[in-house]
Amino acid sequence: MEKKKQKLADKFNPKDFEEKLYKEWEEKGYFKPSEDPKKEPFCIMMPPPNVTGKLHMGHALDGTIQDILIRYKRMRGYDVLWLPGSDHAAISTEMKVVQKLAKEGKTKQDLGREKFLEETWDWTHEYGGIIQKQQRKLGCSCDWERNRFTLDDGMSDAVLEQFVRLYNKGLIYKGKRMVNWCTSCNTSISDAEVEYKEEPSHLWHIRYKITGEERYITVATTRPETMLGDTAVAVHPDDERYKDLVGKTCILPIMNKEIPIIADEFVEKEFGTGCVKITPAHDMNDYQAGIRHNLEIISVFDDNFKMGDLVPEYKGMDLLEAREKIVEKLKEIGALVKEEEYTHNVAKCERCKNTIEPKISVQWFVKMDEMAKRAADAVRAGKTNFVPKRYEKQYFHWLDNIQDWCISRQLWWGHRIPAYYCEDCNHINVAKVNPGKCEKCGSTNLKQDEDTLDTWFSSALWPFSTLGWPNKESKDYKRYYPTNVLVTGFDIITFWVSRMMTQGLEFTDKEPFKDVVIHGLVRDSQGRKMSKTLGNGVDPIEVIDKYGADALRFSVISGTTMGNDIRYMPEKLDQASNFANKIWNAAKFVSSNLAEEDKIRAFCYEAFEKNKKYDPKCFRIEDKWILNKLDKLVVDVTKNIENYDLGIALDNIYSFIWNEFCDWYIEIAKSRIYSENEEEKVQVSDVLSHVLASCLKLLHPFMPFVTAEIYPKLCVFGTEDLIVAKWPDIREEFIFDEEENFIETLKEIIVEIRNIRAKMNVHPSKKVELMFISEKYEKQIEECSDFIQKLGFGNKVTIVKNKKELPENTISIIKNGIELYMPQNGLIDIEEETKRTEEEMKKIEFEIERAEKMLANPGFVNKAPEAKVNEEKEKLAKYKEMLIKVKERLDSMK
RNA sequence: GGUCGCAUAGCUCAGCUGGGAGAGCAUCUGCCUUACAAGCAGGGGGUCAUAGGUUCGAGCCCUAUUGCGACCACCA
Repeated sequence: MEKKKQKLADKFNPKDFEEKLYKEWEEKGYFKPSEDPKKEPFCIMMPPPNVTGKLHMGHALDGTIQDILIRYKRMRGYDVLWLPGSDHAAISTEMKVVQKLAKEGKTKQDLGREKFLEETWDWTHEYGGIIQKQQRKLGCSCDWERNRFTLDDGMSDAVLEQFVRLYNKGLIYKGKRMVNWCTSCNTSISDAEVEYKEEPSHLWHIRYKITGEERYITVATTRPETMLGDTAVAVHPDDERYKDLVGKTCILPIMNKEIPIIADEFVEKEFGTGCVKITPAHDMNDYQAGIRHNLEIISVFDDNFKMGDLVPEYKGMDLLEAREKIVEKLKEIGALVKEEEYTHNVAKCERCKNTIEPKISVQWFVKMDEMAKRAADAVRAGKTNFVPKRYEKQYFHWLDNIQDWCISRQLWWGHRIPAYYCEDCNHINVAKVNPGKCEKCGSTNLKQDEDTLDTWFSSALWPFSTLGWPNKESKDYKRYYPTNVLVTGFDIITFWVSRMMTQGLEFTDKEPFKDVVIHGLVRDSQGRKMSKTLGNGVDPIEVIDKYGADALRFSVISGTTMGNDIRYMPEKLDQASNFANKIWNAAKFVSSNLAEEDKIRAFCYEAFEKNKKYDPKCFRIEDKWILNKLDKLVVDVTKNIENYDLGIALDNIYSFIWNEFCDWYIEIAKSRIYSENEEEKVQVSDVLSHVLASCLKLLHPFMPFVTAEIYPKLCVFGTEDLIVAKWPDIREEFIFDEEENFIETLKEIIVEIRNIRAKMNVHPSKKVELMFISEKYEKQIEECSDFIQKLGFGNKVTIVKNKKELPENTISIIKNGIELYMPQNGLIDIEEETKRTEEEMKKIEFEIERAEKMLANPGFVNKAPEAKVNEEKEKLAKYKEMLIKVKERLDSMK
């Protein structure tokens, strides 16, 4: 009862309570799973952001969605675990540290591996963890005590286990391949890490002289600088133009070297001249053609992607410079036939945006075909579902066309590859720890592979390595794996979702999650992608500081659909804080008017449990109306959250609170609240607090702070904190009675009264008598007369038995079963009233016509569902009845 | 080149398995009515991109077209 004395602050200000509440929740241990065996577990793994990352709007959206699901499930009585963490982000972190060293005039080689790693750890300690503080501000209710880092001991152990097992199974191999090489990060990267960008360039046509003849063959290329490494010219085998040349040789200009002319299917006859120069060292297709035709592979560049020493003149030049010089030279010697404008796609590094070059090198690969098939099949079989479903296609497309995965990186920051080379017999020993001696020859002269593993190789294990895997007896692993939901953006389906699926199935034989919920991108208010270069990014923390976390959360959920991009609209923040303010004020009203004893009426709801109907002994008509509406709301919100239709769920709550509860019920309740009758006060304050408290429960997952701040001030059944309060009961069936229709009709009438008064500009202080005729609802009108009088600007509510008793010159409002008459005096004149009534009649006639037309259509009557037909019949009857009354009325006026 | 998405009020977007077009903002009118002017009450505003089709009935399903966007592929 002590809680009742707490009062809400006069003004709503999120700063007053957001931080305080978060601290309180954390201290009380609400973020930790209950581990209660009687409860069903529910688990989400938070996609780990980069350790040194900062919160952006995408994270805010991602975190909000997850927190909504988590808080909802917690209130529904699940044993929930939301496990947070961060990713070591090999390339980008290493890049940053290298840049920092560069400023000090040092390179990572200067430091050496060990020292460099120390530096990087320092860096992550210094800049890491910021994002987690920010996630707290957002209100994320994850279990920080289980926080994991992809490079921590447990996760490293899992990665080693993974590598060794895959290797022993023959699924990891080392091979010489052409890989994507980032010339700036100086490492290989996987196919998924390459992005293509259109860039304007030229298509140069260069002629090569046919050996021993005065003829030429002209090739088209975008990369003349690589011609020094050409080892053939290729044409399509069916190309009539060049058939006679196949098998001959031509002279490579500048190099003055004889190279063969070959025929290969991969050449497109229509493109360029139909002839391609083949440079196996610098192009994926050429490389494959080179292998097919057994061509020499000649690299034009040195290890640093400067020109090599094929032609001393160009040695050391970078690519673009060499390109210019070589084009000049070709012009000079008359080999350049044409230079045309051309835009083409250039491969860029997904991380650093610099140019990717194909490079032949020895790397580690994971054989993907079988694992990929299994992962795709799991989704095809519905074991894991994408929400929205259309994203499955992206997933399938990737997995069905998958290439082997290049997992080795020429970086230091990451999990070092557990392969130990025998210096004596060259045998590769793969083991979690250095075996000490070669398993083949026994030599102790072992050297570990210098490379590290792709970051995604470790994050692929995230759903289970975080729970203690490979120890399958780990308590968390046994209880929370497989997880329930994965929430992430569509941009990461190939990188991460597909890899978690493959690795999850491979190592645990289970799909790592049941549902994959995909959200879109948060764009700026003009619909552009938020980017650093544009400087149009919105800092969620600034938004939180200004509007509060609840408002931010509202703004990314309200009016959005899962999977679609979201435009950041500052107006929505205003809407959100207005909404929070509205609830705040409603709560202020309710809590300040609560009756002294609030528990006495609990039996009323208990009775409901038994009879599935609100007992008229406990509740009045309007109470039953709002309670039934609330029950309907609970069902809708629950269903929509379960379906991940969060935007709709939030909209349901918003409009109930604002348009039903505040606009109508509170106004209706006022006459009882202010009455002297203690019993009535108790009755109404009980319903007010019950409805509001239930709304707060429903809204809490979306706007946790303002709801939790208000909740304890309402003093409803029990005093538990809202974050762990029980979700409202979900009613299975609804029995609608006449009384709810009555309130709805009453609402229509009151709106009509306001409408008339607004049109005629009648001041609210002018009150008139409200005279009702209603056989159907006489009793109810009497019962509700207090609030009817108040909302209808009446000075008196009377029931009239017979029309003859009505005074002359009245205004009438005739709705479903209720007729209202008001003295016309001062409100409206006779002409206006006639016009209005005629309009009303037209509307009704239109409705009747419509219903009659439908019911006269045999197709509709025979084929439409019975309920639909009955609905129309009822409408028709209703309007016909209304028409009679309105007609009578009109006649009497003439 | 392939796949997918979007097109609904002035703006930003909802619209659940097909059954009388919605919200917020903006706009207009009137109100400081004892929870709330961050508010209350009322109003105006839409051939649901275009053209066909399926259906008793289409914003929703099918086909084609146009415009925008994304992803994948990479033909030098």
